[in-house]
Amino acid sequence: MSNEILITRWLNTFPELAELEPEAQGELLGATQFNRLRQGDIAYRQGQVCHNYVMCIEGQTRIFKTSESGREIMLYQVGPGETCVLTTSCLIAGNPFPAESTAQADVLLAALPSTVFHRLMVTSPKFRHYVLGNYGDLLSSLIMLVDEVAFASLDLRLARRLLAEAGSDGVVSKTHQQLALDLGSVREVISRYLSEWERMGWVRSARGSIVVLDKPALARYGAGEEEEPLRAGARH
Amino acid sequence: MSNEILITRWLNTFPELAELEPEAQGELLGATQFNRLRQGDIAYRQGQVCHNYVMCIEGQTRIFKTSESGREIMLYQVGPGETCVLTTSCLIAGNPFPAESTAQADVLLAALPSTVFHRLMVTSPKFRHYVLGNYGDLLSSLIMLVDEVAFASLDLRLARRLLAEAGSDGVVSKTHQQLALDLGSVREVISRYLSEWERMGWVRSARGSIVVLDKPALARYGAGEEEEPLRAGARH
DNA sequence: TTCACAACGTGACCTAAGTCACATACCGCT
DNA sequence: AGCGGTATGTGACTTAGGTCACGTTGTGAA
Repeated sequence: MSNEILITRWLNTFPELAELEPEAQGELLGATQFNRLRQGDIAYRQGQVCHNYVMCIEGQTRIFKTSESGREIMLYQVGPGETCVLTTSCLIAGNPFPAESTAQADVLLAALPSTVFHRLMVTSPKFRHYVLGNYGDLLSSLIMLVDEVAFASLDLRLARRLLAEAGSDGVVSKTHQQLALDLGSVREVISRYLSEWERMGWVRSARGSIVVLDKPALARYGAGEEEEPLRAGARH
Repeated sequence: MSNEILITRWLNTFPELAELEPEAQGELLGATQFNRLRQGDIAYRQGQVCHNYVMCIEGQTRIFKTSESGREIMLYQVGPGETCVLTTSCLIAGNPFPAESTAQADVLLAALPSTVFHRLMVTSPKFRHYVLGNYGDLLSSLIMLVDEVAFASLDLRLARRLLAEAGSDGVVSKTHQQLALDLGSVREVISRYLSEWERMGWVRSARGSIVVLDKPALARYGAGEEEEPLRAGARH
């Protein structure tokens, strides 16, 4: 793909960057490199040093932590028009990357080298404002995550996750195993809840994907245990 | 206390701010207000809007989330020489404060109004650098927290927390209830582990405080379950 | 001193969710 | 059609840790 087309797509995906001060914009355009990742590629390993400010134009990456026992928990995802904020934080503070990142689908990204990033942070108020704005959002979402993991039961979290991943057609293209890894749990437990909900008519699961049939019911359930599904050995 | 003395103490606690560009420093000094909180006072409520950049000169505040059932989990603490980074993030992004903050001890703080904060962020590279330097640490610590809550068992987390809170004399001035709230658990469970460890000679608990007697043992335990304590009904 | 109250100790019990060990079922190849 | 690999279904079991319901003890104010 020609460079002009890439630049156009990039700036369309990041309209804020098209609004920068002219000199800042020039510097940004001159220094940014485009890059591709294949599905499954590792974008960053735990402990790696970050050298670029990374903007995702297309595809999606998944940032997660792994436990010694091989379980994982997803911290957040980066989709088109989003930046990998954790990378930013590492750039600013000079820390190594404290998690791991992989491509969930083929990814097209724009990468701005560290030196230019730092110069723009100094010279361009708009660039700075954009970067810091993203930063706050990640903080909030991590705090929400802590809250969820500490206090919400797995079934509620699963219900919410299904709704978050479902397209307008209700399809969630993930295996039970992948959902388990996102939530920091194990496959069997996820399968249990899903088959329970399948019996209730809320979802239907196929091989490699789940279809959400009754979003409102699932949402009510995910919001606060309103309608008790009849468990295997439930009373009354 | 006279204003000069306050200013001196403040700048001693935040040496980086004493090194600002002269005009920036003047603006900072002119706009900063000092404030006190008593132990137990609420510094920020969930959802509140932040109007100040807050620097802690003395005392300590505790930032935490509360669940509907009244359990809590501590996100981080702010001590002398530290700033409340979450506040900063809210200032920059204009978000409401996504958690709650209380004073764990009487607090003396310096507060810089939002307008001046934003102006200094633009005009003073040194100030900006200082603010952003603090920024990265909070993200890393939140990610560590997610990791812990998702994967570490409560006994390990408690062991680590005791070591983190213990002074050089090994004293942790918290009640079982407070430790439970920090960790997102309940008092009975904390008491169980503590009395177990007291039987092992690792700690001694008094009313309102715990003394860590054997830091190395507790550290080994907290690091990874090396020496199994003999549980009530444990085999062999 | 006594009384209220906060902190702690403790046993009995319950439940979410992880572990183990399978049995299927489906999908793409040859 | 048959086969290996991946995805799913399911039961039996275990366990960390939360809940309940107490009893005990220290402590500071009246």
